[in-house]
Amino acid sequence: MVYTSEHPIFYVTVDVVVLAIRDDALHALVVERGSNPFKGRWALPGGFVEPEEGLRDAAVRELEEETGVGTRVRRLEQLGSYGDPDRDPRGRVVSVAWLAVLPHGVAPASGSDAADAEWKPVSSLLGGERLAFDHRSILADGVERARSKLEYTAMATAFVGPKFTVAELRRVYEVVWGVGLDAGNFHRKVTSAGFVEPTGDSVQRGPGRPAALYRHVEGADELNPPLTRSALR
Amino acid sequence: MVYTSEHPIFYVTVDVVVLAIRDDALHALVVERGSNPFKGRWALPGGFVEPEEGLRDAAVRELEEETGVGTRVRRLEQLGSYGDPDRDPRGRVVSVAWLAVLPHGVAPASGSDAADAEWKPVSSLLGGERLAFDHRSILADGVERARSKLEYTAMATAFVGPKFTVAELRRVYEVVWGVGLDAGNFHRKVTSAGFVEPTGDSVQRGPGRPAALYRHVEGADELNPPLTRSALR
DNA sequence: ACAAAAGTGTTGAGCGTACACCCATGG
DNA sequence: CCATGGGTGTACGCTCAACACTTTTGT
Repeated sequence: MVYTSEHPIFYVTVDVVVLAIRDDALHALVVERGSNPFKGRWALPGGFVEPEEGLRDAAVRELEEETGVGTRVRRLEQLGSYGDPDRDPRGRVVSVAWLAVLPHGVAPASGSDAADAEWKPVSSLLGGERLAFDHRSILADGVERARSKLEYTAMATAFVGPKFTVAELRRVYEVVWGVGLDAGNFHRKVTSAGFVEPTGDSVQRGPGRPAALYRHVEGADELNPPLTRSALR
Repeated sequence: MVYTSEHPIFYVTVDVVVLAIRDDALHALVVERGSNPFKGRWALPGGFVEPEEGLRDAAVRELEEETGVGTRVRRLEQLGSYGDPDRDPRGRVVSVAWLAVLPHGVAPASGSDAADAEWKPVSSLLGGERLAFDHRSILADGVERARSKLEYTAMATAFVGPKFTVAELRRVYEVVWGVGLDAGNFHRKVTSAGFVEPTGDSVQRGPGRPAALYRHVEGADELNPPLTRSALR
C-alpha cells in the first residue's frame, strides 16, 4: 500500500535499563553497537518494536535476543518515554524505556545477537563513559527510580535469588543507596514488614552463625512502613 | 506494500489527564470526539505528535487547541506510554500519556477545536461512563499517580491559586484522598514542611478568623517528611 | 452572645536510632 | 578460645494522632 496517512509517522523502540549487583557494586547491562549510528559505542539493550507486538513483549524479546537474559528478568516496569526530535539520527524515533532487575550471578549468554553484552558498573557508565543516543539520561533515570522504589516496594528481592538471607538483602540496599545500614535494625524492619517469610532452612556462608533463609511473599509488593534511607556510621 | 522502511511504522499520540477540583470533587477534563472512531464518545484531550515536535510540547499544544487551557497548566509530568497493538482501530498507535494539574476555577475556552470540552467528576468517568480507546485505564493511572504524589511532593499547590490558605490546601488533600483530615495537625505539618511560605496577607472567607495566605516556595517540590494519608474521624 | 473557622498546646502511644549484648559457627 | 557474622534487647528521643483550647471574625 502506498503510504497516504494524514498523520506523521514514527519509529518506536524499546530500551531496557537492566540492573544487577556484582562484586558489591551496582551494574548495568550494556551491548556494543555493531552498526551505525554510534557503531562501537556501548548502548542499552533494545530495538525496534514489531508491528503486532506489545511494548512489554518487545522489551523482553530484545533483551533475550541481545543478551540472552530475557527469561531471567525478575521485575520489569515501564520507566518512561524519550522522544526528542533529534535523539536518533535515523529519523523520528520514540523510545519506551523499561527498568529490569536481575538476581546476582546472571551472565549474558554467548551466541546471542550482540557480539558483546557486558555488565559495567553504573558508576563508570554515568561517569566518564559515553553511551549511545540519550542512553546516559535513561540509565540515570532508571537508577534513580530503583533507589526510590527500594524504599516502598519489595524490589530489593529481585536482586537476590529465590531464597536469600537478610544480610544479602541488606547488601542490596547498601549498594544501591550507597550507605551503611545497621544490621540489627535492618533485620527487624525487614522481617516485620510483611514482604518476606522464612523458608525454614538456614545456610552457612563463611564464619559466623548460620543465617535463616527467606523468600519473597507472593503478591506483597508494598512496604508499610517504608524503609528509610537514613545512613549509619 | 510499498513501505520500504526496514522498520515498522507507528503513529504517536499524546493524551493528557487534566485534573482539577470543582465543587469539592475531583474532576477531569474530557472532550467529545467529533469523528470516528468513537465519534460522540468522551475522550481525554490529545492528538497526534508533529514530526519535529517534542512530546511535552505536543501535550501542551493539544491541550491548548482542544480545550484552551494549555497556558494555565501548573504541573505537567509524564505518566507512561500505552501501546497495545489493538488499542486504536486506525492502526498501530502508541500514546504517551501526561498528567496535568490546573487550579480551581479554570474553564475550558469556547471557540477552540473541540466543540465540547467539559469538566466531569472522576468518580463518574471511572464509574459507569464509557470513555474512548483505553482512556479509562489511563485516567485511572493518572488519578492514582496524583494520590500518591500528594504524599511526597508539593503537587497539591498546583490545584489552588498562586496565593492560598492552609484550609484550601487541606481541601485538596481531603478531596483527592477521599478522607477527612485534622485541621490543626494538618496546619502544623504543612507550615513546617518547607514547601509553603506566608505572603504576609490574610483573607476573610465567610465567618471565622481570617486565614493567612501562603505561596508555594519556588523549587521546593520534595516533602520531607511526607504527609501521611491517615484519616481522621 | 453565639457559631464558625484559624491556629496553638498538650499528652500519651508508638516508632526509629543507637548500641549493648547474646548466639552459633569456623579456624 | 577467638574472630566473625546472625540476631535480640533496650533505652532514649522524636513524631504523630487525638483533642482541648484560644483567637478572631460574621451574624
